[in-house]
Amino acid sequence: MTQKNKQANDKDTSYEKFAFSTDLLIFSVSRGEARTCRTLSDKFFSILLVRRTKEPYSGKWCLPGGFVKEDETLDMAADRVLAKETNLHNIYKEQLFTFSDLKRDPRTRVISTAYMALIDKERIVDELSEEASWFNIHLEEDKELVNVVLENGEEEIKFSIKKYVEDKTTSKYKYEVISNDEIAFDHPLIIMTGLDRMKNKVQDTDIIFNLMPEYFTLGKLQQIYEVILDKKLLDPAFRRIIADKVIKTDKTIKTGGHRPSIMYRYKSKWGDKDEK
Amino acid sequence: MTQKNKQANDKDTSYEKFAFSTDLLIFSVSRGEARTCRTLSDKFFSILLVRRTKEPYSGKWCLPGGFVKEDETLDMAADRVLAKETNLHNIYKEQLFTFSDLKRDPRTRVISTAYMALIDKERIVDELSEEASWFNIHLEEDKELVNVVLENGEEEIKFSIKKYVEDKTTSKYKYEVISNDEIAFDHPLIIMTGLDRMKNKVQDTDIIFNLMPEYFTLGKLQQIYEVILDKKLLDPAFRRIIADKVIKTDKTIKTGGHRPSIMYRYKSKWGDKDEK
DNA sequence: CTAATAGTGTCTATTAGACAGTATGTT
DNA sequence: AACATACTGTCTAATAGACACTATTAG
Repeated sequence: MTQKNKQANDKDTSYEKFAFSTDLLIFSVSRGEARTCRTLSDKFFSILLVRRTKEPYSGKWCLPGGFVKEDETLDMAADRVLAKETNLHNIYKEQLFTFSDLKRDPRTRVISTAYMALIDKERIVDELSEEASWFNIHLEEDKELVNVVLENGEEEIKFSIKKYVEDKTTSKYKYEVISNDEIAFDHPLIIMTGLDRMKNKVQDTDIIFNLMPEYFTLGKLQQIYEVILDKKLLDPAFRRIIADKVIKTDKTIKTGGHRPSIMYRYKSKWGDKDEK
Repeated sequence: MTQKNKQANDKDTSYEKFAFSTDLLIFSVSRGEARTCRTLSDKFFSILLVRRTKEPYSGKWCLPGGFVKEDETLDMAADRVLAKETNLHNIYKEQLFTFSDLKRDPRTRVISTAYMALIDKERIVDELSEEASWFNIHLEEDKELVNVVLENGEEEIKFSIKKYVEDKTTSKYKYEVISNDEIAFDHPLIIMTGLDRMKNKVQDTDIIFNLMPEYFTLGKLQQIYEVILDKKLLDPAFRRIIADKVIKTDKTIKTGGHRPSIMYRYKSKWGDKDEK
């Protein structure tokens, strides 16, 4: 047994080749309706999905993606897909995970590296392509089961996921699709992986500012923290924590029947102006 | 310009195929020499390297790895490589990053997903293969420059890396190889990526216990924290923090000219015994 | 006036850092 | 006794949570 393994792989220099793609989980924040003219509009955390027009999964929704080209790195491929969908460049993105299940694509074996990207939706000037749409995320956790509802005002997509701790030392979650009729491929897993990553990163990095415009109010910023973390924050604590991440400007904004709010800009600990 | 991108990729359903491999960054802890019979032995954080016997980079050191097979997921391939090198199974591992630079392998385009794995070296009963060796890691940071020395008692490998903040919101580091004569491929980048991940995870997960045997003393555990974080910790603070991650046993161990120490076991917050 | 959000002051509870001390073995 | 590590007590500083309060606008 101990010797078997050593021998078995001794001269494995031959290799197979694989189709290789990248899928993009593009996050943004959507404004819901204001309930009255005085109240703030609700905020939703949302992702961009595109409707497939070809087999397999024709008619279903999936994450934007594409095959990697021979002269492209993964980063380049991800940027290309991002630009194709949003016409934006210099977007924040990070590698999420590489998915390699044998049957994740019914056509042929495809390995895919997923990226997540964060944008301020308001920056998109061109219309989205006809097949693309922003879906607001609604999560409902019931012990191990996570029910996800994605909704874009017209259509509602649901899937549910079993979530359990895969490794006790790192509390890393593993996801298993329980039901899913509307999303193509293993993309529900990518969505869960990205949401999980976001929750973690929002708490211990400044990643959230990639969702914000240059000038924003602390109230708006707090709303977005709350919608991502899915819980209310206390004002004084929140302001203490972000105090040294923002710069007060002399702009103010009047947004209704209450005191106008001061606008701030992001200031990273690596320097004031972030010249992306 | 805005229209160009949309058109250019409209019917990209064709795809190229890529060679696909996995590389393993296997971490462990090595005992150095005790200075006197009374002192504790120094600990070193170390990685497993193998000497290449074939071109390219014949004679250089590299991370253990191999091409992914057609009927294997990445996880399976990583487990296979792990078993081949150590004859151990059920090892802690996690996906690190997928490297896709165009010229990272001089033979042909190879995309590689790196994993990091943590083991208690003492569990390895079989001899390592002749070409494999544990190298202790010594880091020396001078502003942006990181000088890395890997040493296995006989041989010393050096390389240096420029480390800079790639993204200001997340403080994610990007690495660039400045000098490297002894390590094959882009493996210095994988090593840096893994060290960075370890430093982060040691602080906010229990990942370190994957390096420990079942029974250990708090002094040993603290030494290992210190060697990974590369700084001294204060005893009372350390013990406060790990107090609820360990269970006291009735075993003690006498290790020299001082009070014997109590042995502990790991207890995860998900339950006492972790039946891997 | 009231409703609604903007923003602040302050008390308390918890946690982190520091230092000094005690305990108990070998040589 | 001297040394080396094991382990604890306690003071202080910093941080997080909670609540109550003031400020300023539109209607």
